[in-house]
Amino acid sequence: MPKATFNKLKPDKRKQFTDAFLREFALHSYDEASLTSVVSELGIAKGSVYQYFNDKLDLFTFLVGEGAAVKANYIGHLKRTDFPDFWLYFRALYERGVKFDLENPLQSHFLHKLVDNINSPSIQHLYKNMLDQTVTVFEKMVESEIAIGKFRRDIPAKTQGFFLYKASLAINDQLLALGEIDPKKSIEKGLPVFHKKEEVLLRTVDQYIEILKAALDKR
Amino acid sequence: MPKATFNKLKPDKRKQFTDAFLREFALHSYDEASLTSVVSELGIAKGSVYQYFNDKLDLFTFLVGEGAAVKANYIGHLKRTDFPDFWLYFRALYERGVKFDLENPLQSHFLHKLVDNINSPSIQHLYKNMLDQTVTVFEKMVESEIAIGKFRRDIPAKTQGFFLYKASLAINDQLLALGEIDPKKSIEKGLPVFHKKEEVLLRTVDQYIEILKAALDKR
DNA sequence: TATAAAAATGACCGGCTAGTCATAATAATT
DNA sequence: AATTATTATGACTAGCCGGTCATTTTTATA
Repeated sequence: MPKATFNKLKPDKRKQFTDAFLREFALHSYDEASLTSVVSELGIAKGSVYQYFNDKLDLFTFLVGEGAAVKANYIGHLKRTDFPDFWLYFRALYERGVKFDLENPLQSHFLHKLVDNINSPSIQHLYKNMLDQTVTVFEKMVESEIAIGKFRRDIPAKTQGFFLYKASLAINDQLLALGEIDPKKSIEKGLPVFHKKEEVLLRTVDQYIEILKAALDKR
Repeated sequence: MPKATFNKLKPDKRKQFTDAFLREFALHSYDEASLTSVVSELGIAKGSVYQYFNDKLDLFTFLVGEGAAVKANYIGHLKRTDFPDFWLYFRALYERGVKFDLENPLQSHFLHKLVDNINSPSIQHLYKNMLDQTVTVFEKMVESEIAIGKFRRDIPAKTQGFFLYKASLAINDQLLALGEIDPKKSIEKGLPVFHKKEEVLLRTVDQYIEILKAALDKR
């Protein structure tokens, strides 16, 4: 939790501060990110960071929470029951994700980089919690689909859920591996993750949906 | 490449040296791994490392090459054409992988940890090469299956290949997330990655094959 | 055994990090 | 205007790291 001092900052200074650290954590993993380099870049004293936050982890945790909250504003209102099948719901999540990415590029970059922190020892605990939560969400979604007879019953929900989770991560990884997106460059230029690649992303999502449909839908 | 001095070492000393570093790189990512801590653990001087190798990267690269070569001895002789379909071949790779794991636990742990080095900045180049090679292998396999009419034609080989690659990584990740395997503990105890979990692994592989069959096989 | 070649050593270097804290500058209150 | 509370500062600490190299120890040769 930020200290009171941080909340009393003038909004534009708070934003400058926040953005600089979002950028750093979007470019480097938690342990590789350097507070020292960010404060020098910002032109403020290092001590200031510790006027606002208890330590590096406190700052990082705050950014995660804020980023997740903002993204939730984009996708939180989507309800599975408003869609005829899971895959249209799944696609809608990506469509709203693109909007979030366009309007909050830095936070989007930051959140995408989060998955790279699996093995940053300093935040193992934090990360494991997030992972478990996410995996559980996917598992629950799969369970619902099985319950209403849409997904296959011969594979455990745990496996289908985890498979789905990994497949959704693979979409981004594929765009990265194929050179369609280049976060490092986008961050430098202040552009969204999927800048000018929104259609490529959604086409890839559609391909993955085609595969996943065949994989998980009840025959 | 190791220096001449390294090859002249007595076999048991060379093995002790190699094993200690395999262990370190199996527990930590490249940048987090500490030569200093390994040499103190080995009871040798830090300068010795630089009598054997040019630098940290040279040592790491050597271990990767050696590990890959040993594993190739286990799976290299398997030919797709010796199996009636891709999935039996796929399963055979895992069966031989288990044997490799049993007989070379440290190298197995080391190779499994490799994928965590995606973002270690010091070996970005090395890692990207390995990734590209691996992805290409999967893509080529998929192309062959498409050519003989076994895999679907409506999804690009690139996507199917990448999907397959990610799915195979997901198998290990799932066992990890579900707590079936615990590399950190296994390494401490000198046990293989899949110690007493060989059956769990192969059952998971079978589940994934069931899913992947439905996903990629031509209808 | 004396000499020469090879190998092992560890103190030391420069560079980096997160975090601290007495001091100074600024803002708010009286 | 004077006093008090708040905020900003940056030199400093302790702890890491990879890598170096003059020196010593060990091994091989003559």
